[in-house]
Amino acid sequence: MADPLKNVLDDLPAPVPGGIAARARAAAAPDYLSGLNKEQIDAVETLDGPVLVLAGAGTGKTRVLTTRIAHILATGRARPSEILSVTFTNKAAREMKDRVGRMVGEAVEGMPWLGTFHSIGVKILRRHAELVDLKSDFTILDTDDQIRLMKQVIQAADIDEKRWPARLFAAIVDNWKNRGLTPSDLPAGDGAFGDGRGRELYAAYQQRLKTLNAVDFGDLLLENLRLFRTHSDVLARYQDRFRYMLVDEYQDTNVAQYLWLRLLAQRPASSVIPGRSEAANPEPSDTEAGSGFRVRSSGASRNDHENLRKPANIACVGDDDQSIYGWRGAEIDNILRFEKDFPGAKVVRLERNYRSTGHILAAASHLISFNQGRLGKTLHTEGEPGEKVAVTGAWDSEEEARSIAGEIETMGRAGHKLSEIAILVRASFQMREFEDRFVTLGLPYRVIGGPRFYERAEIRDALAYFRSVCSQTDDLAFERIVNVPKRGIGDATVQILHDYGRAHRVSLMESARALSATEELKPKVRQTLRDLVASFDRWRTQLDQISHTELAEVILDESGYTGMWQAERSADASGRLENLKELVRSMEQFENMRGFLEHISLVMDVESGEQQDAVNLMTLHAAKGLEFDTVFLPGWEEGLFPHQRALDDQGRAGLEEERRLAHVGLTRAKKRLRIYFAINRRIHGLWNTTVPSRFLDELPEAHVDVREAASGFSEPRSRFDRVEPFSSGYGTPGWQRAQARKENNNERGRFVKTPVTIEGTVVGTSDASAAQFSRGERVFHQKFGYGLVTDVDGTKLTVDFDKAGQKRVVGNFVERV
DNA sequence: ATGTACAAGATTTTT
DNA sequence: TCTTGTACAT
Repeated sequence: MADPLKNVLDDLPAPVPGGIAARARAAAAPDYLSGLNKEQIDAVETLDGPVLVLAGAGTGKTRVLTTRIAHILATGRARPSEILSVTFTNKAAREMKDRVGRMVGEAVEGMPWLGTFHSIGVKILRRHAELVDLKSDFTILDTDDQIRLMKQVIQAADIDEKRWPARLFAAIVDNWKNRGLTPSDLPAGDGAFGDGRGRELYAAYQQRLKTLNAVDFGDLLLENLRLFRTHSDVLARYQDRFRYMLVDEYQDTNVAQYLWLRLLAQRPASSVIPGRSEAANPEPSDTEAGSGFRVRSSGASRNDHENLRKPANIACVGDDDQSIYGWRGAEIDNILRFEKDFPGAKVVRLERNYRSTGHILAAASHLISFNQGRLGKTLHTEGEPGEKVAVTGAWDSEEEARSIAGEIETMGRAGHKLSEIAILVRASFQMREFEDRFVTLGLPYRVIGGPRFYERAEIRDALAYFRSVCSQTDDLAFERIVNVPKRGIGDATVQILHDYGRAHRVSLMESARALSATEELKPKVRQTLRDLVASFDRWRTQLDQISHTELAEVILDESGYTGMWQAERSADASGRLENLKELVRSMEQFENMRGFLEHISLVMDVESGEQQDAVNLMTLHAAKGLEFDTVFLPGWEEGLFPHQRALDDQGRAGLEEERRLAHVGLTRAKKRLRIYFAINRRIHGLWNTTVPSRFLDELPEAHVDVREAASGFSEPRSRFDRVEPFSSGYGTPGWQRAQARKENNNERGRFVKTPVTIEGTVVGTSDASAAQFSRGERVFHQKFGYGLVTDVDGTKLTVDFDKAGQKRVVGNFVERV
């Protein structure tokens, strides 16, 4: 049997004359350690054995990690190809590569194992695909494909798709995979999904993937785990190869990633250093990880008598206070447990913050101290105290947006760079009001983390064409474009193709070819299919004849796809055509279409050209890892932040994650931090009175300035357009304060029964008779003022307001006058 | 096969 | 309120 590692080794760059170390040393800035503080140098220089770098926000985490790589190379401890360096996003990987490159020059080009968990997973899996029943040219399904495949499985299992939609099951399976669970790890018959058929469906889905020679994102790691567990020789080779392992954002690793790292961090017998008795063996006999899942130690465990293993040189960098991805499987326990997992691990804390001013840092530290499950760090700064954190209450979300946009406008006029200003929201629906406001004011802004280039429909369609050309067996791609543009091939025809394909065990493309030669289909459909298949055959032969960019244009043209968008007169059609051009342009840097497809199935973002000066608008999640001079944090209200759903579903753990999110938000600011909350917010179209977030009460009074929203200059919509000033201390818990305020207002007949959910209980006024109204009654609404009820529909009323005109409101929000 | 009418659901998101 | 997806008519 061929050596499975053979081709891996072939791909490695040839040894550099004069030695990598020498060259790296020469290329490295002689003072690459200068400018680092003592803690940072310590983290860089601890090269032997496991290290956990516990680094707070703004302490130079990434710098430490990259310098460490440079240091390893410069001291000649490992060749570039012997370093495994994992990050979570392609962006982070790219940045790391750039930074290392700057420090050690070209040597970084020889670092094939610097990348995301997924990109490295693919790389390994392709080499050994046949060992886990895959072909090395397996396709990687994205979420969309995954859901469509799941749909087929659910239909085949005859399960009510209404009760168990495919997208839900796809999400559940994804979650299982994040936790390293395979179908056989699940209890049979138990569990709610599909009336207790979760395991069966999961297995069927995996079976479909195998038939299609495809893997989903979760499989990239899961199949790696399987490979390593079942082929100890392969595992041993990689264990041996990776002399140094570095992991960024360790607090975000999920169970599968953790297990994968653990397997690699075990030392094979070959690396045993005789006589090193102090060496701790990081390999556990058996580790509990997540829901009853056990790591079976593979190959190496057979050498259990051999206790003298050199501990792995694994270095993880992370901040337990920045773990905000629990909801997608990140196990904060991984970082909390590090020292147990890797006995003898050295823990280095980076606590000097280089980013924020004193007040901001104090506010962030105080807030996060309310969390219980944390390793604890005390960040300090030697910089200026700066401005206090400003907390501002606005009457409603509109005023909040108006006020923030106004402040930004003023700052812009005062010469502040807009790109150094960011608005970080909890949920994306909050963005809309800001966008509206910016458009009105003509302030340039950019939304970060919107729908990504490769997720846009037109791009996915084009890619599906390319995929179908490159691989005749890519059924999901074929199905996507078989009727795009519309050719008169509907669901019914596709179903026939599917049936034929399943019966004869051929792909959809083959089914189409076969069926278009028979009498089975209507003449019209038959001809269409025949033409389509002929087109694909033609394009396929052109793969080797013309350049792939040229071919891409040919395909999009001849298929009628470009024509489809040209014919469409909608507003965004031209943008879509522009995107298609951009897609073709981005293909240039690849050698061929196959290489391009391989790349884009993993890399989901594309550089968005021009960097103009614009305000940044994004979610708190998207803001992680970024920093700005000025940060605005709107929407600090109970129910929105912390989000009600997080509290309901996760309880205290959910609250703590929300608090970490708040901490991430606060620590994005370098110089100015402004927090806002609105007293009234429209949720799902209805106005709700809200309560200031409990997180506001967790900010230290000494570092906070409470303000009133500058009311702005807009036309007053009602005489209640102004905020009640409230500057009473933050000593009383927020909800009590709000409650007191509400009651005060009630005395003056201005606020009405407003149920507000706090920690699961409904806090509202006790007047139970409030609900019933009838036509013709005069009512008062806190936002719209006085009006006349013109219609009653259950709890919803139609009211003709004196000033605001006709609105539909919920009865709870108006009061009889 | 495709257009329209209505109901449901509406954190966070990478690969 | 507004978007998205499905049921039904054309």
